Amino acid sequence: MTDSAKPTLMVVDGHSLAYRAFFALPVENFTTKDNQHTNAIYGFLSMLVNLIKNERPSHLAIAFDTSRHSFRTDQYPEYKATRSETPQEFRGQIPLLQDCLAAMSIPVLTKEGIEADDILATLSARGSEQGFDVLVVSGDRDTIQLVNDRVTLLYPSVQGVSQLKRYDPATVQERYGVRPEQYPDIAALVGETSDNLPGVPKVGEKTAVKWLTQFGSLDELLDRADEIKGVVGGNLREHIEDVRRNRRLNRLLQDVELPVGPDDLVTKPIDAQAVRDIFARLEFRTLLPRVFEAVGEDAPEEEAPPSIAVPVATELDNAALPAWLSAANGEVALEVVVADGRPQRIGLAYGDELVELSWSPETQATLTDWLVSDRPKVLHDAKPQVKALQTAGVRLGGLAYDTNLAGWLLRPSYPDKTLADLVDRYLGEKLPEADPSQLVPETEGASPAQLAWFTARVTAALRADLPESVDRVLREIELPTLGALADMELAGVAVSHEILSGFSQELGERANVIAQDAFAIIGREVNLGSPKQLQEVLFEELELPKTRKTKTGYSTDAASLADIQEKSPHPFLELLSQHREATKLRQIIESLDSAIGRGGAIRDDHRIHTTYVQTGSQTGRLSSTDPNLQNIPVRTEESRRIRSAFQVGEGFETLLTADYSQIEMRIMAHLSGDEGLIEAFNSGEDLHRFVGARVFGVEPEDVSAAMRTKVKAMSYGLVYGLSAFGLSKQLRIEQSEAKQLMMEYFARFGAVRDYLRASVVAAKEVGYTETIFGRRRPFPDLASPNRVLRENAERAALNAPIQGSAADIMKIALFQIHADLLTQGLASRVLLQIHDELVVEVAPGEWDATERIVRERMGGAAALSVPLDVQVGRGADWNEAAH
DNA sequence: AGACTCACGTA
DNA sequence: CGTACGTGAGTCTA
Repeated sequence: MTDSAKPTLMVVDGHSLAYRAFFALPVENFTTKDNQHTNAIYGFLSMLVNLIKNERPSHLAIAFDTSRHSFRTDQYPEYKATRSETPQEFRGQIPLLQDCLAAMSIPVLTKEGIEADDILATLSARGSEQGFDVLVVSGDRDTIQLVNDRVTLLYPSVQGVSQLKRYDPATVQERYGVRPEQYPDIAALVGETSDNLPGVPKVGEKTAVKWLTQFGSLDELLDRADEIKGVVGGNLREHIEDVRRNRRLNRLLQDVELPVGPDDLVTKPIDAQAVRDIFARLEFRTLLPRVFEAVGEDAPEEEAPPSIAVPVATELDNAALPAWLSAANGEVALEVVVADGRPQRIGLAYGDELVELSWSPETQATLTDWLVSDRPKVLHDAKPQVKALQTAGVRLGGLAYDTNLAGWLLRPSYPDKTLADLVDRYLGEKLPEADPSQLVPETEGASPAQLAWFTARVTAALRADLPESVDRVLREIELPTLGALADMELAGVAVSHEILSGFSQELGERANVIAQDAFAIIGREVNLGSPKQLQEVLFEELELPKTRKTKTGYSTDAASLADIQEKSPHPFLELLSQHREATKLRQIIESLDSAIGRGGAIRDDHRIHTTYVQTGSQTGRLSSTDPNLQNIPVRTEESRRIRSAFQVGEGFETLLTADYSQIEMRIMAHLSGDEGLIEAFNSGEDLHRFVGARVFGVEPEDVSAAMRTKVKAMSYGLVYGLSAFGLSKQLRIEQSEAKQLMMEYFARFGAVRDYLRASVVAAKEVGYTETIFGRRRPFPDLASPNRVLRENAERAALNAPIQGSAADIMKIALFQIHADLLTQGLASRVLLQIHDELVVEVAPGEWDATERIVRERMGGAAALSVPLDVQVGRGADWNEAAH
């Protein structure tokens, strides 16, 4: 070595660190369009980049295991035998990771029959002989033995892969109480479960350290093992051969023959083009500039620099606004700053021209024509902005793109929803954000016009990525639906506080009485709402039969309680169930009551304004929050009292409910082309009666209630990927009977089974499912070797096109009804969507027109090979209207 | 205070 | 060992 500065050699165990990254990073954030998982690659490279940046090694190499097999397994076949198989999703990432490293000109070292740690040990020994400072980076504890004055270990902490803890001799001494070279002695005594190396029973770190200190060395300890008293002494003598074996196996080889020495590992310039190519393939955007920064090179010219200069917005004078708008001849990105449900400021971006203005009666007057026109506008998360404009009396027209919706359609499972997330993912840039932790933020957030500018650029990136069919779903289903949802949220639904609060009180009193009775039976007071306390009562004190296991003990859910009651009846169980029912209802009522009149710009309107989350599901359904109006109880007589509190509002005549009957089964009939099922729907006969007649070989009028229940459960179960086991559980029948039922069912409706099978096979091939209208949902787990994961994905993949197509159909009907009501000048309005049901508030004298629109649009939303049947009801409240 | 678990309401 | 959701209470953890 001739360099005057002391060279640093860094050697990394690629396998163990990538494996930790694999489990640390959620796979759904790291899956490419073609379903390649990249979480291990990303996590490893991210950590490596930080290491290079912080440690500035002059020499660097990454070692990998070649296979499970090594000289250690030759000596001791059980070595690491208890480790579960490394998942295919992980193994598949290793070659790609090695490609990345090759592009970065970082040597990758492997040797058949040798583990990565032995390569590390050899290089660190040679390196320190040759005068290097050595950094060993590994997630394997055995590498502690390599630490000395010249060798430092960087070991991942429990907090995460990015946090590496430094071990020098002093740190090791402090943490383990021994010198680094003695660590394998401790490990040999204690054993290593993850390597399947049992140690001496009852001996942990404490005892091992005590012995080693006392005897000076492991050899000495083993020679004089008979001096140790008590049970542990006996254990030691009994397991002395295990200890010797452990020590043999955990010694790392420092003399592996390698084609390279430390000197050959000098860091070289990276191959910029190759890095760019492979990162593009893996869809890494933010990593690229970090790599170049870490190695001290400039990012390649062709690639966008890490942060493009964001244009600065000019404050536009109201007088200058018309000229600017007419000059902006194309898509304009728009950001409406909303405060208290009303527009406050507007930011506009047309190319790199950014302007802003405050919302005022004057600017509104100038802007309105443009806003309502169909001049194309691009927004991120348009719904709240559309609502604010609507509240100000402006109905936004020309909504051409919503990056929130597009991002969701492209990857429905992607958890990130904000513009900042999309900017990061699709532009590889960082959206300027104010630091919320500071009262006076040092960093300024993006201005409204800058947000619009980023939205426009994300739009371009998403357009390039969105498949044609998905883009059509965006334009022809989601964007039109958005406008309808905005109006529904603004309208809200009238709910009677009087009915709710009276009912709540009644239920509260009832729950108290039940609780007292229940306490009398068990002789003490417990919290009936605490599963933990209930477990004590049921399974320990009352010694009732155990139920299915949960993470924390045994289940006390309703089905389990029913099971117990059947096997071993106890009066406490009945009371508990009743208590649950009463308190659950009460809780729902209370949360509804507290939501009355608080939503929207107009307070105290005695209405509940839910928020529909358009990106709230992976299948295409909506979700409803704050409060959720899509799970209002309906099944029991009593619970329907809640629905009677949802009433027609002032100035309106009645409520109309319209629901699709058996829409998912109809979609199944259409997709499968099953002639029997199609006939069932065309016959006009009750579906389950028809199916029951076929399955049980009787006349439709002879189908008993029990038969109908069975085929009904079977039919619905099909849509969810139900098994014979699940069916038997649900119907409380023998599994053999369930199996028989399924056989009979498929003997009559075989095309259904063929379709379901084929659709999963097809999804496996392409990696995603598709609805009738082209909405996609990726399923990377269909390729998983993990059975649980794979089978879960199979059921979800089986369900997704059916549930998703139903959602598409309902959305189409919804926005058409919404549009028809408006264009026909009707005051009636849609209030709620509950997946297959709509609730409409009908204005005086508009019943006939409204019913006609609803029936036509719902019935005609899709042309299937079976009719779409729509049931319409009318009433002053939701419960009454349901009949 | 925030995260997690359990339980349970809907389609 | 049946899909898709959201909410609230209890409990554990930082």
